[in-house]
Amino acid sequence: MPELPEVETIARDLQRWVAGAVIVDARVAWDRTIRHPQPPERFVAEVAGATIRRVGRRAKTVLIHLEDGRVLTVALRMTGALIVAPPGAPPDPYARVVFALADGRELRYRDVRKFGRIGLWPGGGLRSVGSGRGTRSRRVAEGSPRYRIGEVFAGHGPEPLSRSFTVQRFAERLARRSARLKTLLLDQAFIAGMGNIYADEALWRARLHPLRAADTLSEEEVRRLHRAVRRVLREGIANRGSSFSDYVGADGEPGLNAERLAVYRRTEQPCHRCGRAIRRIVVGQRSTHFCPRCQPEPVASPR
DNA sequence: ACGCCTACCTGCTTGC
DNA sequence: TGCAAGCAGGTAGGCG
Repeated sequence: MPELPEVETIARDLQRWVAGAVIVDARVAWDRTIRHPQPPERFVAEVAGATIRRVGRRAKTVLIHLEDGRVLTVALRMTGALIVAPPGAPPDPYARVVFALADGRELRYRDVRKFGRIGLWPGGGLRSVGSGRGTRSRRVAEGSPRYRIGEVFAGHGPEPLSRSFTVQRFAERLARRSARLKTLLLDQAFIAGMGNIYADEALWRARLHPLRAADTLSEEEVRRLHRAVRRVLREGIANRGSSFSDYVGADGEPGLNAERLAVYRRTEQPCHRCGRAIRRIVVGQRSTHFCPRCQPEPVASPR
């Protein structure tokens, strides 16, 4: 899906354009998009009349905080997008959920592949990341009869752009794991928000092979990876995200970061650092791109 | 813990 | 041209 930079871009756009807006009605075109509450008619009844207070992000999920404390969560998965459409805009055949706003605009949840999910939660115990700084959600006891918002993110790893994500903390987490770096960077319980694009980019920047075992990194290598992760994510945000086919910001426009990528989807093209042809392998069923010269093969073969 | 598989969906690209 | 296979930014659940 949209990874951290794309979700952050959408969240910032929405904060500017729909904070303060009133949702007067909603229409659900694909029932399974609504995760909670089911059935979708109940979701529509509960969201109608709500005012949007603020829009933020946690991991790869957009958080739409409502005035009464409840939170709409939008997990975009592979092809989800949130787009603000002006009054009278032509209908979108891929809009799975449409929120009608009081001023005539629509907030549309578009999702070609239908993997994304929208939830509505009682709230409490979760602070979203806001504009890039950020804090982790705190774990909240499960309240009956419904889950509380904090539960949704209880299993997530640290936000890589937060203050609390220090080299020391990263080093400790890496040292405890023997998995391959590529797999770990994609593991949301290990670190939140990385996806296939930025994982490959960060490993290239850090000059680390995707198959390196996490617990074999030197201090210097951990430092490089820490910096690389933060840098590729920050650059992604600055360029409004990487677009290939489906991703767009809330303005409906693609991001500019795809042009800047060093390895992702650049198989057989020259490495920007050394000129060697970029290679593509499959790791954990995911396409993985790297430079065979800049990112040397691990000495001991991983299991 | 770790790696691998399948499932969820649709559309686009590639190869015969 | 037509058709089938392969590929895609993500994640959950199951198995060994």
